[in-house]
Amino acid sequence: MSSKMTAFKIVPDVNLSRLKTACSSCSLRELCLPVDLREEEMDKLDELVFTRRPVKRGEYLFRVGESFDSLYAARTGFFKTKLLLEDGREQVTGFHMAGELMGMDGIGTEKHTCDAVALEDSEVCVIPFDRLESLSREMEALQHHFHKVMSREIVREHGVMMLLGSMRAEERLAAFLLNLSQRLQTRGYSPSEFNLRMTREEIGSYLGLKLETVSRVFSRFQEEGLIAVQQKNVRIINAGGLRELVGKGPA
Amino acid sequence: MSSKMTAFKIVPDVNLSRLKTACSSCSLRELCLPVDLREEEMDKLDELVFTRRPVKRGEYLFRVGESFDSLYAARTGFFKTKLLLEDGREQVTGFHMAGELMGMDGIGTEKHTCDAVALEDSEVCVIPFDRLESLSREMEALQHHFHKVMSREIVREHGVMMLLGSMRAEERLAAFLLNLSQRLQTRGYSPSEFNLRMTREEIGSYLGLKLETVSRVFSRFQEEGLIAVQQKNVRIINAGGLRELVGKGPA
DNA sequence: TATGGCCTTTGATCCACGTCAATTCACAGC
DNA sequence: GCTGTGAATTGACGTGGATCAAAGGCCATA
Repeated sequence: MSSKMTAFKIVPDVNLSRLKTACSSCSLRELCLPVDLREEEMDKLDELVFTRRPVKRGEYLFRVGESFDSLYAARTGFFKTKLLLEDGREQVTGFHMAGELMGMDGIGTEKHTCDAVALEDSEVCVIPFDRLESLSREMEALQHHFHKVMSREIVREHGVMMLLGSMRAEERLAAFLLNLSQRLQTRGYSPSEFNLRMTREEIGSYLGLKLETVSRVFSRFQEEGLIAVQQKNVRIINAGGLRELVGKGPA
Repeated sequence: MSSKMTAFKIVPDVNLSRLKTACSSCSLRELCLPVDLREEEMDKLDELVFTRRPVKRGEYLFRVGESFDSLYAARTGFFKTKLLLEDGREQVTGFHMAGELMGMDGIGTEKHTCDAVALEDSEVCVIPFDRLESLSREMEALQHHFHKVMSREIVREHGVMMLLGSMRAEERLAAFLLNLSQRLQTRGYSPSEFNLRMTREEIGSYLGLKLETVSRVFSRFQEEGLIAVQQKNVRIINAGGLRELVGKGPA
Protein backbone atom coordinates (compact mmCIF):
# COMPACT_ATOMS: atom_id res chain seq x y z
CA MET A 1 0.00 0.00 0.00
CA SER A 2 1.97 2.90 -1.16
CA SER A 3 -1.02 5.12 -1.66
CA LYS A 4 -0.32 8.62 -0.57
CA MET A 5 -3.39 8.63 1.53
CA THR A 6 -3.25 5.93 4.08
CA ALA A 7 -5.76 7.02 6.67
CA PHE A 8 -7.85 9.85 7.98
CA LYS A 9 -7.02 11.74 11.10
CA ILE A 10 -9.36 10.66 13.79
CA VAL A 11 -12.24 12.93 14.66
CA PRO A 12 -14.06 10.95 17.32
CA ASP A 13 -17.36 12.70 17.64
CA VAL A 14 -18.18 12.99 14.01
CA ASN A 15 -21.07 10.79 13.20
CA LEU A 16 -20.06 8.48 10.45
CA SER A 17 -22.95 6.11 10.50
CA ARG A 18 -24.42 8.39 7.92
CA LEU A 19 -21.95 7.22 5.38
CA LYS A 20 -22.81 3.71 6.14
CA THR A 21 -26.45 4.14 5.46
CA ALA A 22 -25.81 5.76 2.14
CA CYS A 23 -24.32 2.45 1.20
CA SER A 24 -27.36 0.31 1.82
CA SER A 25 -29.06 -1.13 -1.15
CA CYS A 26 -31.49 0.92 -3.14
CA SER A 27 -33.77 0.36 -6.05
CA LEU A 28 -33.52 1.82 -9.49
CA ARG A 29 -36.56 3.91 -8.88
CA GLU A 30 -35.24 5.60 -5.82
CA LEU A 31 -31.75 6.40 -6.88
CA CYS A 32 -29.92 6.78 -3.67
CA LEU A 33 -28.05 9.70 -2.29
CA PRO A 34 -24.47 10.32 -3.09
CA VAL A 35 -21.96 10.09 -0.36
CA ASP A 36 -22.32 13.06 1.85
CA LEU A 37 -21.64 14.49 5.24
CA ARG A 38 -24.11 16.25 7.48
CA GLU A 39 -23.66 19.91 8.08
CA GLU A 40 -22.50 19.47 11.68
CA GLU A 41 -20.10 16.83 10.51
CA MET A 42 -18.70 19.19 7.96
CA ASP A 43 -18.30 21.88 10.60
CA LYS A 44 -16.47 19.50 12.87
CA LEU A 45 -14.25 18.30 10.15
CA ASP A 46 -13.21 21.59 8.75
CA GLU A 47 -12.43 22.96 12.18
CA LEU A 48 -10.04 20.16 12.69
CA VAL A 49 -8.15 19.10 9.66
CA PHE A 50 -9.52 20.83 6.67
CA THR A 51 -9.14 24.21 5.11
CA ARG A 52 -11.90 26.08 3.40
CA ARG A 53 -11.50 27.77 0.11
CA PRO A 54 -13.80 29.90 -1.98
CA VAL A 55 -14.02 29.03 -5.64
CA LYS A 56 -15.45 31.09 -8.44
CA ARG A 57 -17.71 29.96 -11.21
CA GLY A 58 -15.70 28.10 -13.79
CA GLU A 59 -12.72 27.58 -11.53
CA TYR A 60 -11.16 24.14 -11.44
CA LEU A 61 -10.64 22.19 -8.22
CA PHE A 62 -8.38 19.77 -9.96
CA ARG A 63 -7.62 18.81 -13.49
CA VAL A 64 -6.47 15.78 -15.32
CA GLY A 65 -2.73 15.68 -15.42
CA GLU A 66 -2.04 17.79 -12.38
CA SER A 67 -0.50 16.06 -9.47
CA PHE A 68 -3.26 15.12 -7.20
CA ASP A 69 -2.90 15.77 -3.53
CA SER A 70 -6.23 16.63 -2.00
CA LEU A 71 -9.75 15.49 -1.51
CA TYR A 72 -12.52 18.05 -1.87
CA ALA A 73 -15.84 18.35 -0.13
CA ALA A 74 -18.36 20.80 -1.53
CA ARG A 75 -19.22 23.19 1.28
CA THR A 76 -21.62 25.41 -0.61
CA GLY A 77 -22.39 25.83 -4.27
CA PHE A 78 -22.43 23.40 -7.10
CA PHE A 79 -19.81 21.46 -8.99
CA LYS A 80 -19.43 19.08 -11.83
CA THR A 81 -16.80 16.48 -12.53
CA LYS A 82 -15.99 15.40 -16.02
CA LEU A 83 -14.01 12.77 -17.76
CA LEU A 84 -11.76 13.58 -20.69
CA LEU A 85 -11.03 11.07 -23.38
CA GLU A 86 -7.91 11.08 -25.41
CA ASP A 87 -9.80 11.73 -28.59
CA GLY A 88 -11.16 14.97 -27.19
CA ARG A 89 -14.61 13.83 -26.25
CA GLU A 90 -15.60 14.57 -22.73
CA GLN A 91 -18.44 13.54 -20.49
CA VAL A 92 -19.82 14.90 -17.28
CA THR A 93 -19.55 12.18 -14.66
CA GLY A 94 -21.39 13.84 -11.83
CA PHE A 95 -22.88 16.92 -10.23
CA HIS A 96 -21.98 17.69 -6.66
CA MET A 97 -23.71 19.82 -4.07
CA ALA A 98 -23.01 20.74 -0.46
CA GLY A 99 -21.60 17.87 1.54
CA GLU A 100 -20.56 15.75 -1.38
CA LEU A 101 -17.04 14.53 -1.92
CA MET A 102 -14.97 14.85 -5.04
CA GLY A 103 -11.61 13.45 -5.92
CA MET A 104 -11.90 9.89 -4.71
CA ASP A 105 -11.25 8.53 -8.13
CA GLY A 106 -7.73 9.84 -8.03
CA ILE A 107 -6.75 7.97 -4.94
CA GLY A 108 -4.13 5.34 -5.45
CA THR A 109 -3.26 6.58 -8.90
CA GLU A 110 -0.67 9.13 -9.74
CA LYS A 111 -2.97 10.84 -12.11
CA HIS A 112 -6.60 11.23 -11.54
CA THR A 113 -9.00 10.77 -14.36
CA CYS A 114 -11.39 13.65 -13.81
CA ASP A 115 -11.71 17.37 -13.88
CA ALA A 116 -13.81 19.12 -11.27
CA VAL A 117 -15.26 22.54 -12.07
CA ALA A 118 -17.39 24.91 -10.01
CA LEU A 119 -20.69 25.67 -11.72
CA GLU A 120 -21.18 28.77 -9.59
CA ASP A 121 -19.37 30.65 -6.88
CA SER A 122 -18.88 28.06 -4.21
CA GLU A 123 -16.83 26.97 -1.28
CA VAL A 124 -14.97 23.74 -0.76
CA CYS A 125 -13.22 22.02 2.07
CA VAL A 126 -9.81 21.03 0.92
CA ILE A 127 -8.45 17.91 2.51
CA PRO A 128 -4.78 17.53 1.68
CA PHE A 129 -3.62 13.98 1.73
CA ASP A 130 -0.42 14.79 3.51
CA ARG A 131 -2.33 16.01 6.52
CA LEU A 132 -4.14 12.77 6.79
CA GLU A 133 -1.97 10.72 9.05
CA SER A 134 -2.24 7.04 9.60
CA LEU A 135 -2.98 7.30 13.27
CA SER A 136 -5.80 4.98 14.06
CA ARG A 137 -7.29 1.78 12.85
CA GLU A 138 -10.67 3.31 13.19
CA MET A 139 -9.84 5.90 10.66
CA GLU A 140 -8.33 3.39 8.38
CA ALA A 141 -11.67 1.76 8.47
CA LEU A 142 -13.20 5.08 7.60
CA GLN A 143 -10.98 5.54 4.65
CA HIS A 144 -11.75 2.06 3.59
CA HIS A 145 -15.34 2.84 3.97
CA PHE A 146 -15.06 5.95 1.90
CA HIS A 147 -13.73 3.91 -0.92
CA LYS A 148 -16.39 1.35 -0.61
CA VAL A 149 -19.18 3.82 -0.50
CA MET A 150 -17.80 6.04 -3.18
CA SER A 151 -17.23 3.25 -5.57
CA ARG A 152 -20.65 1.85 -4.97
CA GLU A 153 -22.11 5.23 -5.51
CA ILE A 154 -20.32 5.86 -8.72
CA VAL A 155 -21.69 2.64 -10.03
CA ARG A 156 -25.08 3.23 -8.53
CA GLU A 157 -25.88 6.77 -9.09
CA HIS A 158 -24.51 6.95 -12.54
CA GLY A 159 -23.81 3.41 -13.54
CA VAL A 160 -27.17 1.91 -12.90
CA MET A 161 -28.73 4.66 -14.86
CA MET A 162 -26.31 4.66 -17.71
CA LEU A 163 -25.33 1.06 -17.99
CA LEU A 164 -28.73 0.39 -19.34
CA GLY A 165 -28.41 0.85 -23.03
CA SER A 166 -32.10 0.21 -22.98
CA MET A 167 -32.94 3.35 -21.09
CA ARG A 168 -34.75 5.91 -23.11
CA ALA A 169 -34.33 9.64 -22.89
CA GLU A 170 -37.51 10.20 -20.88
CA GLU A 171 -36.49 7.56 -18.40
CA ARG A 172 -33.10 9.11 -17.88
CA LEU A 173 -34.38 12.61 -17.45
CA ALA A 174 -37.06 11.48 -15.03
CA ALA A 175 -34.51 9.60 -12.94
CA PHE A 176 -32.22 12.59 -13.04
CA LEU A 177 -34.89 14.97 -11.79
CA LEU A 178 -35.99 12.65 -9.03
CA ASN A 179 -32.42 12.16 -7.93
CA LEU A 180 -31.76 15.89 -7.77
CA SER A 181 -35.01 16.43 -5.97
CA GLN A 182 -34.17 13.91 -3.31
CA ARG A 183 -30.68 15.24 -2.76
CA LEU A 184 -32.03 18.73 -2.32
CA GLN A 185 -34.66 17.55 0.08
CA THR A 186 -32.13 15.94 2.41
CA ARG A 187 -30.35 19.28 2.47
CA GLY A 188 -33.44 21.09 3.61
CA TYR A 189 -34.44 22.58 0.30
CA SER A 190 -37.73 22.17 -1.42
CA PRO A 191 -37.80 18.90 -3.32
CA SER A 192 -40.50 20.15 -5.66
CA GLU A 193 -39.12 23.45 -6.82
CA PHE A 194 -35.51 24.15 -7.53
CA ASN A 195 -32.97 25.66 -9.80
CA LEU A 196 -30.91 23.54 -12.12
CA ARG A 197 -27.43 24.88 -11.87
CA MET A 198 -26.20 23.23 -15.02
CA THR A 199 -26.96 23.80 -18.67
CA ARG A 200 -28.95 21.49 -20.91
CA GLU A 201 -25.71 20.56 -22.53
CA GLU A 202 -24.16 19.48 -19.25
CA ILE A 203 -27.22 17.45 -18.37
CA GLY A 204 -27.06 15.86 -21.76
CA SER A 205 -23.42 15.03 -21.37
CA TYR A 206 -24.13 13.43 -18.04
CA LEU A 207 -27.02 11.37 -19.35
CA GLY A 208 -25.58 10.55 -22.73
CA LEU A 209 -28.02 12.73 -24.63
CA LYS A 210 -27.78 15.83 -26.79
CA LEU A 211 -28.88 19.19 -25.45
CA GLU A 212 -31.75 19.40 -27.93
CA THR A 213 -33.08 16.10 -26.73
CA VAL A 214 -32.89 17.24 -23.12
CA SER A 215 -34.78 20.38 -24.03
CA ARG A 216 -37.41 18.51 -25.99
CA VAL A 217 -38.03 16.02 -23.21
CA PHE A 218 -38.36 18.84 -20.70
CA SER A 219 -40.95 20.42 -22.95
CA ARG A 220 -42.79 17.15 -23.31
CA PHE A 221 -42.81 16.65 -19.55
CA GLN A 222 -44.30 20.09 -19.23
CA GLU A 223 -47.02 19.41 -21.80
CA GLU A 224 -47.90 16.26 -19.93
CA GLY A 225 -48.20 18.18 -16.69
CA LEU A 226 -45.36 16.37 -14.99
CA ILE A 227 -43.22 19.42 -14.38
CA ALA A 228 -43.10 23.14 -15.00
CA VAL A 229 -39.87 24.40 -16.52
CA GLN A 230 -38.72 27.86 -17.25
CA GLN A 231 -35.09 28.06 -18.13
CA LYS A 232 -33.24 26.60 -15.18
CA ASN A 233 -36.20 26.72 -12.82
CA VAL A 234 -37.98 23.43 -12.38
CA ARG A 235 -41.10 22.64 -10.41
CA ILE A 236 -42.06 19.04 -10.06
CA ILE A 237 -45.81 18.76 -10.30
CA ASN A 238 -46.38 15.05 -10.59
CA ALA A 239 -43.53 13.17 -8.98
CA GLY A 240 -45.50 9.95 -9.17
CA GLY A 241 -45.75 10.31 -12.89
CA LEU A 242 -42.01 10.74 -13.19
CA ARG A 243 -41.44 7.73 -11.00
CA GLU A 244 -43.64 5.70 -13.29
CA LEU A 245 -41.50 6.63 -16.23
CA VAL A 246 -38.37 5.28 -14.56
CA GLY A 247 -38.11 1.58 -15.02
CA LYS A 248 -40.65 1.50 -17.77
CA GLY A 249 -38.18 0.20 -20.29
CA PRO A 250 -38.39 0.71 -24.01
CA ALA A 251 -41.65 2.32 -25.00
CA MET B 1 -17.63 -0.63 10.61
CA SER B 2 -19.95 -3.52 11.08
CA SER B 3 -19.24 -5.07 7.73
CA LYS B 4 -19.13 -8.83 7.96
CA MET B 5 -15.85 -8.86 6.20
CA THR B 6 -13.33 -6.86 8.09
CA ALA B 7 -10.04 -8.17 6.81
CA PHE B 8 -8.27 -10.93 4.99
CA LYS B 9 -6.24 -13.57 6.69
CA ILE B 10 -2.63 -12.85 6.10
CA VAL B 11 -0.81 -14.90 3.51
CA PRO B 12 2.63 -13.40 3.57
CA ASP B 13 4.26 -14.68 0.46
CA VAL B 14 1.51 -14.06 -1.97
CA ASN B 15 2.52 -11.40 -4.38
CA LEU B 16 -0.03 -8.69 -4.28
CA SER B 17 1.74 -6.06 -6.24
CA ARG B 18 -0.12 -7.49 -9.18
CA LEU B 19 -3.35 -6.07 -7.92
CA LYS B 20 -1.75 -2.75 -7.57
CA THR B 21 -0.65 -2.56 -11.11
CA ALA B 22 -4.05 -3.44 -12.42
CA CYS B 23 -5.13 -0.22 -10.81
CA SER B 24 -2.83 2.08 -12.65
CA SER B 25 -4.35 4.40 -15.12
CA CYS B 26 -5.22 3.23 -18.56
CA SER B 27 -6.60 4.77 -21.67
CA LEU B 28 -9.87 4.11 -23.34
CA ARG B 29 -8.12 2.39 -26.17
CA GLU B 30 -6.35 -0.12 -24.06
CA LEU B 31 -9.07 -1.18 -21.73
CA CYS B 32 -7.27 -2.51 -18.76
CA LEU B 33 -7.33 -5.90 -17.21
CA PRO B 34 -9.84 -6.81 -14.61
CA VAL B 35 -8.67 -7.56 -11.15
CA ASP B 36 -6.99 -10.87 -11.12
CA LEU B 37 -4.60 -13.11 -9.32
CA ARG B 38 -1.71 -14.98 -10.82
CA GLU B 39 -1.89 -18.72 -10.95
CA GLU B 40 0.70 -19.20 -8.23
CA GLU B 41 -1.12 -16.72 -6.10
CA MET B 42 -4.30 -18.63 -6.57
CA ASP B 43 -2.60 -21.87 -5.61
CA LYS B 44 -1.18 -20.33 -2.47
CA LEU B 45 -4.45 -18.85 -1.51
CA ASP B 46 -6.61 -21.87 -1.95
CA GLU B 47 -4.20 -24.08 -0.07
CA LEU B 48 -4.53 -21.81 2.87
CA VAL B 49 -7.95 -20.38 3.33
CA PHE B 50 -10.08 -21.17 0.38
CA THR B 51 -12.08 -24.12 -0.78
CA ARG B 52 -12.48 -25.16 -4.37
CA ARG B 53 -15.74 -26.11 -5.88
CA PRO B 54 -16.73 -27.39 -9.29
CA VAL B 55 -19.69 -25.69 -10.93
CA LYS B 56 -21.71 -26.86 -13.88
CA ARG B 57 -22.85 -24.85 -16.82
CA GLY B 58 -25.79 -22.72 -15.84
CA GLU B 59 -25.22 -23.13 -12.12
CA TYR B 60 -25.41 -20.05 -9.96
CA LEU B 61 -22.63 -18.97 -7.62
CA PHE B 62 -24.87 -16.53 -5.89
CA ARG B 63 -28.17 -14.92 -6.56
CA VAL B 64 -29.87 -11.73 -5.69
CA GLY B 65 -31.75 -12.10 -2.47
CA GLU B 66 -29.73 -14.91 -0.99
CA SER B 67 -27.71 -14.10 2.06
CA PHE B 68 -24.29 -13.34 0.88
CA ASP B 69 -21.35 -14.84 2.69
CA SER B 70 -18.58 -15.58 0.27
CA LEU B 71 -16.31 -14.15 -2.32
CA TYR B 72 -15.64 -16.16 -5.47
CA ALA B 73 -12.58 -16.39 -7.63
CA ALA B 74 -12.92 -18.09 -11.00
CA ARG B 75 -10.39 -20.91 -11.05
CA THR B 76 -11.18 -22.32 -14.46
CA GLY B 77 -14.04 -21.80 -16.87
CA PHE B 78 -16.15 -18.80 -17.61
CA PHE B 79 -18.76 -16.84 -15.73
CA LYS B 80 -21.07 -13.95 -16.16
CA THR B 81 -22.59 -11.66 -13.57
CA LYS B 82 -25.85 -9.92 -14.19
CA LEU B 83 -27.94 -7.25 -12.63
CA LEU B 84 -31.65 -7.69 -12.16
CA LEU B 85 -33.99 -4.74 -12.14
CA GLU B 86 -37.24 -4.73 -10.33
CA ASP B 87 -39.19 -4.39 -13.52
CA GLY B 88 -37.77 -7.62 -14.83
CA ARG B 89 -35.15 -6.24 -17.14
CA GLU B 90 -31.72 -7.64 -16.63
CA GLN B 91 -28.29 -6.79 -17.87
CA VAL B 92 -25.02 -8.64 -17.94
CA THR B 93 -22.52 -6.65 -15.92
CA GLY B 94 -19.42 -8.64 -16.64
CA PHE B 95 -17.74 -11.77 -17.92
CA HIS B 96 -15.19 -13.45 -15.73
CA MET B 97 -12.40 -15.85 -16.55
CA ALA B 98 -9.74 -17.66 -14.54
CA GLY B 99 -8.31 -15.54 -11.75
CA GLU B 100 -11.05 -12.98 -11.68
CA LEU B 101 -13.02 -12.14 -8.60
CA MET B 102 -16.77 -12.02 -8.27
CA GLY B 103 -18.97 -10.93 -5.44
CA MET B 104 -17.28 -7.75 -4.33
CA ASP B 105 -20.38 -5.76 -4.96
CA GLY B 106 -22.14 -7.52 -2.14
CA ILE B 107 -19.66 -6.50 0.48
CA GLY B 108 -21.00 -4.19 3.10
CA THR B 109 -24.56 -4.75 2.06
CA GLU B 110 -26.86 -7.39 3.38
CA LYS B 111 -28.05 -8.20 -0.05
CA HIS B 112 -25.89 -8.21 -3.07
CA THR B 113 -27.09 -6.79 -6.29
CA CYS B 114 -25.90 -9.35 -8.79
CA ASP B 115 -26.33 -12.88 -9.97
CA ALA B 116 -23.30 -14.88 -11.02
CA VAL B 117 -23.75 -17.80 -13.41
CA ALA B 118 -21.30 -20.27 -14.89
CA LEU B 119 -21.29 -20.18 -18.67
CA GLU B 120 -19.64 -23.58 -18.83
CA ASP B 121 -18.40 -26.26 -16.49
CA SER B 122 -15.97 -24.43 -14.29
CA GLU B 123 -14.28 -24.33 -10.95
CA VAL B 124 -14.27 -21.56 -8.37
CA CYS B 125 -12.43 -20.77 -5.21
CA VAL B 126 -14.93 -20.02 -2.53
CA ILE B 127 -13.78 -17.56 0.08
CA PRO B 128 -16.23 -17.47 2.98
CA PHE B 129 -16.25 -14.18 4.78
CA ASP B 130 -16.36 -15.78 8.19
CA ARG B 131 -13.01 -17.36 7.57
CA LEU B 132 -11.47 -14.05 6.85
CA GLU B 133 -10.29 -12.91 10.21
CA SER B 134 -9.19 -9.47 11.08
CA LEU B 135 -5.70 -10.40 12.00
CA SER B 136 -3.31 -8.00 10.42
CA ARG B 137 -3.17 -4.45 9.31
CA GLU B 138 -1.49 -5.58 6.19
CA MET B 139 -4.44 -7.61 5.22
CA GLU B 140 -6.78 -4.85 6.06
CA ALA B 141 -4.87 -2.91 3.53
CA LEU B 142 -5.36 -5.74 1.09
CA GLN B 143 -9.05 -5.82 1.64
CA HIS B 144 -9.12 -2.11 1.27
CA HIS B 145 -7.16 -2.48 -1.85
CA PHE B 146 -9.52 -5.04 -3.24
CA HIS B 147 -12.32 -2.61 -2.87
CA LYS B 148 -10.44 0.14 -4.44
CA VAL B 149 -9.33 -1.86 -7.38
CA MET B 150 -12.61 -3.58 -7.87
CA SER B 151 -14.58 -0.42 -7.81
CA ARG B 152 -12.23 1.27 -10.17
CA GLU B 153 -12.47 -1.67 -12.45
CA ILE B 154 -16.19 -1.76 -12.49
CA VAL B 155 -16.22 1.82 -13.52
CA ARG B 156 -13.36 1.39 -15.91
CA GLU B 157 -13.92 -1.78 -17.68
CA HIS B 158 -17.59 -1.39 -18.08
CA GLY B 159 -18.28 2.15 -17.14
CA VAL B 160 -15.88 3.88 -19.42
CA MET B 161 -17.19 1.89 -22.26
CA MET B 162 -20.82 2.24 -21.45
CA LEU B 163 -21.05 5.65 -19.91
CA LEU B 164 -20.50 7.05 -23.30
CA GLY B 165 -23.90 7.44 -24.74
CA SER B 166 -22.00 8.53 -27.75
CA MET B 167 -20.40 5.18 -28.35
CA ARG B 168 -21.63 3.42 -31.40
CA ALA B 169 -22.16 -0.28 -31.78
CA GLU B 170 -18.97 -0.87 -33.76
CA GLU B 171 -16.95 0.98 -31.18
CA ARG B 172 -18.35 -1.10 -28.36
CA LEU B 173 -17.84 -4.40 -30.09
CA ALA B 174 -14.30 -3.50 -31.08
CA ALA B 175 -13.47 -2.51 -27.51
CA PHE B 176 -15.07 -5.69 -26.25
CA LEU B 177 -13.03 -7.92 -28.56
CA LEU B 178 -9.78 -6.14 -27.75
CA ASN B 179 -10.50 -6.42 -24.06
CA LEU B 180 -11.18 -10.14 -24.29
CA SER B 181 -8.13 -10.63 -26.41
CA GLN B 182 -5.91 -8.92 -23.92
CA ARG B 183 -7.28 -10.81 -20.96
CA LEU B 184 -6.74 -14.09 -22.73
CA GLN B 185 -3.22 -13.14 -23.66
CA THR B 186 -2.23 -12.48 -20.06
CA ARG B 187 -3.46 -15.94 -19.27
CA GLY B 188 -1.25 -17.53 -21.85
CA TYR B 189 -3.84 -18.07 -24.53
CA SER B 190 -3.68 -16.83 -28.07
CA PRO B 191 -4.84 -13.24 -28.22
CA SER B 192 -5.75 -13.51 -31.88
CA GLU B 193 -7.87 -16.62 -31.99
CA PHE B 194 -10.32 -17.64 -29.32
CA ASN B 195 -13.71 -18.93 -28.51
CA LEU B 196 -16.41 -16.63 -27.26
CA ARG B 197 -18.05 -18.45 -24.44
CA MET B 198 -21.15 -16.31 -24.40
CA THR B 199 -24.01 -15.91 -26.82
CA ARG B 200 -24.68 -12.90 -29.00
CA GLU B 201 -27.52 -12.08 -26.70
CA GLU B 202 -25.26 -11.99 -23.65
CA ILE B 203 -22.74 -9.83 -25.43
CA GLY B 204 -25.55 -7.53 -26.44
CA SER B 205 -26.85 -7.33 -22.91
CA TYR B 206 -23.40 -6.46 -21.68
CA LEU B 207 -22.86 -3.77 -24.29
CA GLY B 208 -26.36 -2.39 -24.36
CA LEU B 209 -27.13 -3.73 -27.83
CA LYS B 210 -29.54 -6.25 -29.27
CA LEU B 211 -28.34 -9.64 -30.42
CA GLU B 212 -29.13 -8.88 -34.05
CA THR B 213 -26.98 -5.79 -33.90
CA VAL B 214 -24.11 -7.75 -32.42
CA SER B 215 -24.42 -10.30 -35.18
CA ARG B 216 -24.59 -7.67 -37.89
CA VAL B 217 -21.55 -5.85 -36.60
CA PHE B 218 -19.58 -9.07 -36.43
CA SER B 219 -20.52 -9.71 -40.04
CA ARG B 220 -19.49 -6.23 -41.03
CA PHE B 221 -16.15 -6.61 -39.26
CA GLN B 222 -15.64 -9.78 -41.21
CA GLU B 223 -16.45 -8.15 -44.54
CA GLU B 224 -13.96 -5.44 -43.73
CA GLY B 225 -11.29 -8.00 -43.00
CA LEU B 226 -10.94 -7.05 -39.36
CA ILE B 227 -11.86 -10.42 -37.96
CA ALA B 228 -12.98 -13.88 -39.00
CA VAL B 229 -16.02 -15.20 -37.18
CA GLN B 230 -17.71 -18.51 -37.32
CA GLN B 231 -20.24 -19.01 -34.62
CA LYS B 232 -18.37 -18.56 -31.36
CA ASN B 233 -14.91 -18.78 -32.91
CA VAL B 234 -13.22 -15.49 -33.47
CA ARG B 235 -9.92 -14.73 -35.09
CA ILE B 236 -8.63 -11.21 -34.93
CA ILE B 237 -7.00 -10.37 -38.24
CA ASN B 238 -6.48 -6.66 -38.00
CA ALA B 239 -6.19 -5.62 -34.38
CA GLY B 240 -4.96 -2.22 -35.41
CA GLY B 241 -8.09 -1.65 -37.38
CA LEU B 242 -10.22 -2.52 -34.37
CA ARG B 243 -8.19 -0.21 -32.22
CA GLU B 244 -8.82 2.59 -34.66
CA LEU B 245 -12.52 2.09 -34.33
CA VAL B 246 -12.40 2.56 -30.57
CA GLY B 247 -12.40 6.19 -29.69
CA LYS B 248 -13.57 7.24 -33.10
CA GLY B 249 -16.74 8.76 -31.76
CA PRO B 250 -19.94 9.16 -33.71
CA ALA B 251 -19.49 8.35 -37.36
C1' DT C 1 -30.18 -40.73 -39.71
C1' DA C 2 -33.87 -38.08 -38.18
C1' DT C 3 -35.79 -34.61 -34.74
C1' DG C 4 -36.17 -30.69 -31.82
C1' DG C 5 -34.16 -26.80 -29.54
C1' DC C 6 -31.17 -23.20 -29.43
C1' DC C 7 -28.24 -19.94 -31.60
C1' DT C 8 -27.08 -17.22 -35.55
C1' DT C 9 -27.65 -14.77 -39.73
C1' DT C 10 -29.99 -11.73 -42.81
C1' DG C 11 -33.74 -8.85 -44.67
C1' DA C 12 -37.46 -5.23 -44.24
C1' DT C 13 -39.40 -1.73 -41.67
C1' DC C 14 -39.84 1.72 -37.94
C1' DC C 15 -38.75 5.24 -34.74
C1' DA C 16 -36.01 7.68 -31.21
C1' DC C 17 -32.51 10.46 -31.16
C1' DG C 18 -28.79 13.03 -33.46
C1' DT C 19 -27.78 16.70 -36.64
C1' DC C 20 -28.36 21.08 -38.82
C1' DA C 21 -30.48 25.37 -38.70
C1' DA C 22 -33.38 29.23 -37.44
C1' DT C 23 -35.52 31.91 -33.81
C1' DT C 24 -36.32 33.42 -29.33
C1' DC C 25 -35.11 34.28 -24.56
C1' DA C 26 -32.34 35.86 -20.40
C1' DC C 27 -29.08 38.54 -18.77
C1' DA C 28 -24.74 41.37 -18.47
C1' DG C 29 -22.36 45.45 -19.88
C1' DC C 30 -22.57 49.96 -21.66
C1' DG D 1 -32.92 52.08 -22.44
C1' DC D 2 -29.87 49.24 -26.43
C1' DT D 3 -26.77 45.49 -27.67
C1' DG D 4 -24.14 41.35 -27.59
C1' DT D 5 -23.59 36.65 -26.12
C1' DG D 6 -24.55 32.34 -24.73
C1' DA D 7 -28.61 29.35 -23.50
C1' DA D 8 -32.94 27.37 -24.75
C1' DT D 9 -36.56 26.20 -27.84
C1' DT D 10 -38.49 24.36 -31.96
C1' DG D 11 -38.64 22.51 -36.68
C1' DA D 12 -37.04 19.52 -40.57
C1' DC D 13 -34.55 15.77 -41.79
C1' DG D 14 -31.36 11.70 -41.69
C1' DT D 15 -29.75 7.50 -39.60
C1' DG D 16 -28.30 3.85 -36.38
C1' DG D 17 -30.05 0.47 -34.11
C1' DA D 18 -34.48 -1.81 -32.41
C1' DT D 19 -38.13 -4.63 -33.93
C1' DC D 20 -40.46 -8.12 -36.54
C1' DA D 21 -39.94 -12.03 -39.28
C1' DA D 22 -37.97 -15.84 -41.79
C1' DA D 23 -34.31 -19.04 -42.86
C1' DG D 24 -30.39 -21.70 -41.95
C1' DG D 25 -26.66 -23.94 -38.83
C1' DC D 26 -25.08 -26.59 -34.79
C1' DC D 27 -25.60 -30.09 -31.59
C1' DA D 28 -27.79 -33.22 -28.48
C1' DT D 29 -30.66 -37.05 -28.02
C1' DA D 30 -33.45 -40.82 -29.79
